[in-house]
Amino acid sequence: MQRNTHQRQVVLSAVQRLCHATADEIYHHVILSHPNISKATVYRNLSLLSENGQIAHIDSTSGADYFDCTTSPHYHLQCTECGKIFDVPFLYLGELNHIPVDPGFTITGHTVIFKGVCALCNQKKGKEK
Amino acid sequence: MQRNTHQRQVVLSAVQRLCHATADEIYHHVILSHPNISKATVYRNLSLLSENGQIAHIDSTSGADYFDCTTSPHYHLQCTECGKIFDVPFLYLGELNHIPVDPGFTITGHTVIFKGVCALCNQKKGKEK
DNA sequence: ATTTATGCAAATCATTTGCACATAG
DNA sequence: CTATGTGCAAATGATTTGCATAAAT
Repeated sequence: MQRNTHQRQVVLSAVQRLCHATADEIYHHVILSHPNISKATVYRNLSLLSENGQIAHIDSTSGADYFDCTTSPHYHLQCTECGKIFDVPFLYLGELNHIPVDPGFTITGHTVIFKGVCALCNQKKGKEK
Repeated sequence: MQRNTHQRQVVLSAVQRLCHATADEIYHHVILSHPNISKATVYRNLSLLSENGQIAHIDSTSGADYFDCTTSPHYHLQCTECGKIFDVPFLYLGELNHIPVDPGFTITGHTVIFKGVCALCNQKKGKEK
């Protein structure tokens, strides 16, 4: 049976508070109120919570993975300058999982990540000139 | 000016021979004929060759990145059991780069990765029962 | 000759694991 | 009580980097 530890609750509420955050960002948020928590515990609880469906794991192709307070299916934009994640709430192409590939291959899901430059980083780049 | 070293040619032909391979797989293929090549050199040349457009870098969300002998835009299937990469040659959704997101955000590209189980791994799983 | 590239080992970064101790149920 | 979870430090795996030497132009 899974237990409801203090640490687990704290990690969950950090994810819910930060919305899109890396394990490291969550760790740094959590130690403000719980200075003795271990980073390994943060990682272990993020895994458990995402397996439970209480949070979602956001695949990343660059750097650290993110964790999402929203669990319904949606895609993300990631800024290539600062790494920050943004939601694309209105687009979900679930039908792509039924594209006709080699019949021996079973598609179980797909990942879509949009890359680009966020408003803040675009602004910063403008000033550099 | 970029030089045409022996090592660079050998890394390029390994990618072309293996079609979809990780840096490590390319390294192990290359040392068969060039036992003294360094893994750092393989990594450096893989970066250079993909920046030059001679090969393509395949983003991966799990484990090591792959390199592709095909440089035209297409998506991939990745087997979650063995990690192997397969092409989806007939589908490319370039128009997704123009979805209307926050006007401050500039989309520069997108990544699509299909996950599933390949024919060989499906077969192996069947036998386990 | 001079710049670019290489080989090696060490460094880095995200994440995972082993293990003795703590604690939720 | 006892199984599950925690903290710590060490291990892992992919990739990058510093630096002295080698090779391409």
